[in-house]
Amino acid sequence: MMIDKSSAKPYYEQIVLLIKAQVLQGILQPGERIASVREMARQLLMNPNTVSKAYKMLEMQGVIMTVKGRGTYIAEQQATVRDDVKIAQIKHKIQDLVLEARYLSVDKTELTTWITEQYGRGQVNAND
Amino acid sequence: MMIDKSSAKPYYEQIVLLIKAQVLQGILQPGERIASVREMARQLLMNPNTVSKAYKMLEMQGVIMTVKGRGTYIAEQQATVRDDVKIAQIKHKIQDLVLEARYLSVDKTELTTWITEQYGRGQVNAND
DNA sequence: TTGTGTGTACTACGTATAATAATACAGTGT
DNA sequence: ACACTGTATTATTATACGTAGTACACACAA
Repeated sequence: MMIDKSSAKPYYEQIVLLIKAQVLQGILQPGERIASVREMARQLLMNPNTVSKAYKMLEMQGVIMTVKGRGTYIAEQQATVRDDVKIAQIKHKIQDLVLEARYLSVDKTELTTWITEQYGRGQVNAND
Repeated sequence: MMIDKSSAKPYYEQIVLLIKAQVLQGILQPGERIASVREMARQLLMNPNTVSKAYKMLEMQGVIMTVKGRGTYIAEQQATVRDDVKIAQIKHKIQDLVLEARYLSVDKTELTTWITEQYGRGQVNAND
């Protein structure tokens, strides 16, 4: 877990993405306990409120579960229902991404390769 | 030219992306004059300062050229030199994009299809 | 020359977001 | 009782965004 202080992304958002990535890669397993708000804040050298905000968002997204007085745990990952609104948002991001790529002389093949690399990371169904 | 007031993207950034997209699609040709700062502000119902900020960034990126007292024009589009820093930024955006896509059950094939659609827009070399 | 339009620069103001700081409260388990 | 947990609240600081108003130097046509 490392936070990029120079990133334009806010700290809490970086935490959200890190946790989600680790869940997707199987590094964090459902039922597993993660660091408490205060402990995580100590590790990342930041304010507990910021970590709390990240956990709050992760719980809203169903990635984690919080139990009062006990701690925070990775939730059972449910099959996501396709959300048309979010799909539209992704398509919009792709629009900006391709625009930027083309201005950098990155062709479709190269971009697709990088996409494939990212899909390679993380086991969809671990069987070992 | 339409600005999305409800978008999380700042106005000036939306203008930058719109102009760049239109240049890439050939809608705006090199040498062609675009609306002045004040005229564009009137059309988009926003402050001239915001448009000026967008034009400033577009000029830094070599997309447009400004001539004092005369106006603003589309620059000759130069063959971009590959910028390793910007390439790394794109790869990082892809990382976030794929993460989000996988949480929405969007598989690699579907994502690649959308990418291809975006590359389809805009003529690389118009020959008519 | 006068007038209009151009890019540019500057200050000021209001608003929203992000992050920190310091408390406080209720629940859990030893 | 004690220490830890998540959660909520208020306050403060810093930054970004957008608007508003003003000003200056340049280009060009009447």
